[in-house]
Amino acid sequence: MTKQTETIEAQVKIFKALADPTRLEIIRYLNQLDHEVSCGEVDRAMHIGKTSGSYHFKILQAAGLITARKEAREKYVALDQSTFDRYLTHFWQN
Amino acid sequence: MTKQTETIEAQVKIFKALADPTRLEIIRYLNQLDHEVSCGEVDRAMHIGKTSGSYHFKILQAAGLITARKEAREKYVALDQSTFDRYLTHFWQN
DNA sequence: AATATAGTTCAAATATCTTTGAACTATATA
DNA sequence: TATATAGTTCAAAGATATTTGAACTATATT
Repeated sequence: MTKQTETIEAQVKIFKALADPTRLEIIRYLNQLDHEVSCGEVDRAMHIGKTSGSYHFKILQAAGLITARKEAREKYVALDQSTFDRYLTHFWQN
Repeated sequence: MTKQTETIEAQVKIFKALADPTRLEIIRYLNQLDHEVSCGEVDRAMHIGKTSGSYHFKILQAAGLITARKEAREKYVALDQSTFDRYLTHFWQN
């Protein structure tokens, strides 16, 4: 696979992950908090069920937009700013 | 509708428009040319049919990512850099 | 040990997106 | 005028994405 094709596939994954109102709201929420929070806390703040939350977190994580850390029962998520920088701020450099 | 909701809807539209490999390739193509071209020329360069091209141009235009100008039989498209600046480069300011 | 909590997985239902050919409008050319 | 070209619209088919409840795993608490 060529380098340009790899880049396009990665970009598509990022943009698909951002192309949903629930996920954009999660991202805004994580950004304004600026520290990691549990999935449950996000679910409650977004007024979504845990099943739906789990689905969205998986997509955000696969795109590299959030980091996740599991501690005992809970999973803590936070923004991965470097991905935003690379794919949004520096869009034309890819 | 609140301002934040408006912003999110606009962002969703932009990101959906970018969340497709054909449309990303169109955008790269328009960017490297850096001048307007006819839809037909883009269709041929992307190896897509005119029906499919028309569909993608409509989505890109509705998102504000391209400008379009009709001259006689032909429609000329070009990137609208200001939208990329506003929604990608300055993502966190929205 | 029994129960509660945090999160995941699965499958079914629904909604949304993309491709395609055929028919169409409008303009250009022989 | 007849024909060709550029692009749009429509509808049908197929592909993807999202929501939901039920069942599940793993950890915490009584």
